[in-house]
Amino acid sequence: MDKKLILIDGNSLFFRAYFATAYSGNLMHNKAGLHTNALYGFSAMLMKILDEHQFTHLFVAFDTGKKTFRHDQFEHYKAGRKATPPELLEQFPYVFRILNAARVAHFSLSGYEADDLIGTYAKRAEEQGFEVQILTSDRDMLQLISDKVTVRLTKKGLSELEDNTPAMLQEKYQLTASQIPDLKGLMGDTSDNIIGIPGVGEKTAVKLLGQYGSIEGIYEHIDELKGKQKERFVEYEDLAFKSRKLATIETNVPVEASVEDMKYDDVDAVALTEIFQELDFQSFIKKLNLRQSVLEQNGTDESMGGLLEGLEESNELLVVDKITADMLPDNCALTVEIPTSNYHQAHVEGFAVVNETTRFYVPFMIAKKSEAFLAWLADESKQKAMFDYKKATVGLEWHDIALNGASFDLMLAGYILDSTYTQDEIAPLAASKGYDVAFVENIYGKGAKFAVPETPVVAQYAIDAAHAVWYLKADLENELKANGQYELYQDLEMPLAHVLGDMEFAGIHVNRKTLDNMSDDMEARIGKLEANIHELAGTDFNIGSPKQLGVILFEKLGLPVIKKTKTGYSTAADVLEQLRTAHPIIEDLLMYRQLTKLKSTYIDGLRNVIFDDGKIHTIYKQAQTSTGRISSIEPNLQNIPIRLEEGKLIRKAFEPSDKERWIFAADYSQIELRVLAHIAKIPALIDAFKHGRDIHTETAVRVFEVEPDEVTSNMRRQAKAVNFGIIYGISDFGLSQQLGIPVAQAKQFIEKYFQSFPEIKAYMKETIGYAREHGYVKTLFDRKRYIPEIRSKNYNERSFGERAALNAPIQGSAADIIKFAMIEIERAIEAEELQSKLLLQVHDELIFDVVDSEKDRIAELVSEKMEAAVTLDVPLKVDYAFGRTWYDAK
DNA sequence: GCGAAGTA
DNA sequence: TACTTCGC
Repeated sequence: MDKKLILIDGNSLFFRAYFATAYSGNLMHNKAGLHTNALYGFSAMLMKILDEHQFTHLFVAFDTGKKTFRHDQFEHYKAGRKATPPELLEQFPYVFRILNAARVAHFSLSGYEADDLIGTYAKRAEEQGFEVQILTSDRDMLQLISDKVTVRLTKKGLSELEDNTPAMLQEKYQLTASQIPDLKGLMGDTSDNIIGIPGVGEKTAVKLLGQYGSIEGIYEHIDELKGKQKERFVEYEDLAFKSRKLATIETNVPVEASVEDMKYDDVDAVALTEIFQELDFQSFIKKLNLRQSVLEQNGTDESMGGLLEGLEESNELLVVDKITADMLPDNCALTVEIPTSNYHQAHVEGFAVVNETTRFYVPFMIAKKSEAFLAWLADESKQKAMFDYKKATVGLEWHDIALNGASFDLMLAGYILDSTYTQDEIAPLAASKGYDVAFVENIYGKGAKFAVPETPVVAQYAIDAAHAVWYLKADLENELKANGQYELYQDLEMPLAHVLGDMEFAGIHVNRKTLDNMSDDMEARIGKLEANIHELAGTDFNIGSPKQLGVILFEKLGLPVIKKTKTGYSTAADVLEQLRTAHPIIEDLLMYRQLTKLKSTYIDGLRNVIFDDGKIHTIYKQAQTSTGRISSIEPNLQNIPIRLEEGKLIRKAFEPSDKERWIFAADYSQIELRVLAHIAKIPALIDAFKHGRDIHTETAVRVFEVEPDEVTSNMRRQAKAVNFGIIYGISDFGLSQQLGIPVAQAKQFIEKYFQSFPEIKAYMKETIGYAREHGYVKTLFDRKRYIPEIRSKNYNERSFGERAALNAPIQGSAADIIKFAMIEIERAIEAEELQSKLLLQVHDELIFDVVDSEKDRIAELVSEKMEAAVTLDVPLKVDYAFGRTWYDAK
């Protein structure tokens, strides 16, 4: 490659990286609470440049932040600039650490700005025959353009770059590079507080420079100007020249380092990984990782071998084609390679088995024919440390292979230690402890590029993964014990994974015909609504596009704008609701929205995921939510409609596995409020629950200070909303949105609520104090949620942290409770050899497939186990019902 | 509030 | 990616 120098304007890009994301609300931060958005944007740009590797020399210039020669010459220079936000300031030291680790030349020089350093090196490098590229978001830099120097300006954000050459400058501004300072001298630059000639903007300046070439040229022909314009130019002559001088980049800064000092070699991958780890930049670690493996494969850089500790041992790679009993250990780590994320009816690639004395990979084709291996897999007494053992167990169950003896699950252990750790792969967790494991995406690709590579590649990965699991086991178990969380992990999450796996594999029967009929019906109704809406709008447009809909409603029909989004008008349901009386089109729109959602997400969505066995097999994610709840994907069976009758009909398609059987649904009544009453020790609520009184009415009585028989339905509705607000941790703003009332009134409601239940106020104070001190909060059963935001200096962030601190113990404890119940119920069903099965969990509700003869026993057993799952100061109450479909079990 | 999913 | 909507 010819000599090529890239010059990066560190200050301008770092600021741009910050402000490009700072306005979007929540700033990124790492686990320690440090803001990281600017570092993220900057690192992304740096990694991209390094990846493309289109250069030989590289330099990043910074300002010193101190006075420069420009301030000395002109007192107003850069006056009126807002102070740098503390959220940005705190990120600065890390930029230098990142650049050091990436081994990129960088410095600043007292008395000069980054521009001047870049100007100086651009000129020198050009003279030495370099091709030069300048990366900046500062348009002033355009003056440095030449045949050998291009300026890449950031467009929106940091990812889009625009190359500027002399020809492009001519085309866009009809100016040469050397005329840029003249342009600034005339029109000024508000960002640097360069004044220019008042009343002269870009248009005038470009026109005059086109005519006369420079500021000097203009003044030579000053008599050709007329009237007011001439007066201005005469009056501000001095200012024009001074402004130009300020806008002119210095190209003769007395710098010590030579261009040759900027020659680039390569990153220090270990150091860089370490910093990215500290910043929680997993995607960059992934990139570095991939870069390393490419380097290693090409063998171009020997020093890169053994990047991280623990890698040395994985050098001997053993793919076996024969298994004997003596190869199979009593205690080891096991990885079961299932390349797809959905493991139902999925392809299994192979197994890796690792401990101190064992290390081999066996392809599935061979393993499944080995009686010794199958017996070993099934043997409960052979202990296997794994990552996501539910995936392995269910994946193998589809192939009629039993897997028992899971002694450890790295995914669950990691999640219990930190519920914000929700990766479903080994690499990040392994890397944080110094083990090098590839990312799944780098082995198998994703999307259209998904492919299973050669066996040795998979084998290496599977062995690395097993290796990490094996050596991390003791570490994480010790951490769990030290944190008092071992029981939660061992007695709750581990057995729960088994229960969830059984539920997933069992699946729930869904009647395709029922859905087909609904789909046809919907299609007809949606067609009619669509025609009606187009008719009422007076034009055809895409109703599903919020953008197009906004134009129709608020421009064509002139309806009042209630709410705006970042990019335009909001057309959300609550907005449309308020416009209901304003135009007949709204009614149809709301119905259209409702029906298209039902059809696409639920009717068609569910039809697409029915397996050959006529059932839907969801996957429960056990290490996903920050509160400890489980979530359900492909499909999500935890958000099947229930509130509106129209949607609720979907549930008619969910049937038992046999027409003699029943769907049984049992749900906790008000579990979160009961947990709140218990945790915050609220006598009024505890008493109400003990005596079975209506809790929302009870709340209304206290908040509105009326007698129980005076509570109107509206009062109860509002009290209920506040109760929910507490449970879901919403803000006064959220509550105001919910109830359609002013924020101030919502705030009042909340205050009144606290006065009514002073124990809640005490609980809040205590919990927030605890969170601030420890950085996390805990549930009744020691599930932790880390909340770095609680220490934020930013009000919105801190408020979010406080709400999370209050909410997590409540929601999380409720999640713990139903998990205990599920384990107990499954044990009882097994012990009594019942044929009925637990199928679904919807946060506070369990759904079963029940044999007719077991109806009474299941109802008794389930409600008992659920109510007795834990003992609190309030009773737990369970409601239940049977039906021939899920719809009817109400 | 969170999490999943569909559409543009 | 942004917006919308479903559940708890």
